[in-house]
Amino acid sequence: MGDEPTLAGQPRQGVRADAQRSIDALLTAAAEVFAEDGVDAPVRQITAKAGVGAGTLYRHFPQRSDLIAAVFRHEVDACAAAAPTLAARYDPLEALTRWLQRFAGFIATKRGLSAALHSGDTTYDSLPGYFQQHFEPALSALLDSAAKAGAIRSDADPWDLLRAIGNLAVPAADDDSGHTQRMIALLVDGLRFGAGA
Amino acid sequence: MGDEPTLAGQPRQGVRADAQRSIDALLTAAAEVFAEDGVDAPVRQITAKAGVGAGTLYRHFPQRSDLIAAVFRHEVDACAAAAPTLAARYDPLEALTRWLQRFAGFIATKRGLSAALHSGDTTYDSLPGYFQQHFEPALSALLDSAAKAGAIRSDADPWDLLRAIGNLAVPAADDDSGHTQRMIALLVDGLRFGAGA
DNA sequence: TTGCTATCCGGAACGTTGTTCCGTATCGTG
DNA sequence: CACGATACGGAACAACGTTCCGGATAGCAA
Repeated sequence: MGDEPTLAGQPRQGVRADAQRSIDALLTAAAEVFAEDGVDAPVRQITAKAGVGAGTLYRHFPQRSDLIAAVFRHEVDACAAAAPTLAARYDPLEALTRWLQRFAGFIATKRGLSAALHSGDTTYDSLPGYFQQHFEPALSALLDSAAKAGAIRSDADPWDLLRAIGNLAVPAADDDSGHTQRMIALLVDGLRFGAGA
Repeated sequence: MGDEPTLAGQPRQGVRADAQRSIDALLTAAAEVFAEDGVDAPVRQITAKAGVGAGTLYRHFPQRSDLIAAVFRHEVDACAAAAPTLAARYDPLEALTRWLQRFAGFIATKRGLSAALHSGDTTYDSLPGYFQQHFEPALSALLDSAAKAGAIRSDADPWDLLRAIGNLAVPAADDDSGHTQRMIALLVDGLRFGAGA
């Protein structure tokens, strides 16, 4: 209470340099730990990897859910930002494929988050909207480019694709071994199939 | 290890009377606590309500998941067994409606179980099969009776209905207040609508 | 009924977790 | 360079799941 919410990403005015270092280290470490052991991983594991004390974590993220939400937004930003970068470097179809794989990698690090989202914690309320708001335009642009280039059909719905891959990438047991990537390739092939029509 | 799995329900040969009492008390208490606070509720809360020590719980249910699975099977049995009872007491349509409400009540007590099922704990592996194996025939019989009586259409798929109600009854926030019941009534009305055809 | 033994019970004790607290170290500024 | 505000680290606390064991009890045999 009284503590203004700590925003992830770009440094804020008035934040001391060492504080910003701690925040960055925590976000990086938390992202790695969440990817490895899910969002229920012990806090001490995060603080150890970040090389900070427990007090430092709770100073910047008063509740555990604040850290999770911050990491989530951080990664959503990074993933969405990859879309224009890929579009500039590769041809439209290649950029689309690579970004979908990138997106699948993002989803794969979200073990346990689905449950957290339905836990009723109001800190998470804004996350689904944030998710759609950033990813749908990113994918939409990639799809448009590929369609304009004649590489894929033009009636693909971005949000449909995001949900489909979201469901593909998250559920499986630990023996994935390329399954998700193959399924994405198949989806893209499906998009290419209708290119002529 | 070496401890044979403790079966819920009917007493086994060779179990001492006091042990059976403890098992019953634990299953009853756990069912209430799970319904109230979800499957993640503290173990001490269960032992306290059962009037039993912690050691007693772990003697009969070596892992937490064993207790959850036992309660689950226990309640599946009870819910499935209600079908023929209702069928004998009420007319086919009334029996069907009442059982679906009963089933929704069962689902409503399963907060957190969905997440547990996807946790990879092998103790839970048999539960989905157990679920379908007991509920599908129970509902199927009720549907057939109602269809034969001309009260509802005859092409309803039991498993479809179970899944639909399963999804209806579980997700909402805490402000349900009869929503599930209204939706079930609506579903039954839908079944009645096609009765003539 | 009485006594014996395998079994079971209760709750204290252990290790791990999330979270709080505070003495100390550091940053930014005059 | 010195000072106040801020942030740091890790010890300390509470709550959790789980283990352990001395004492109690049920079931059986005589």
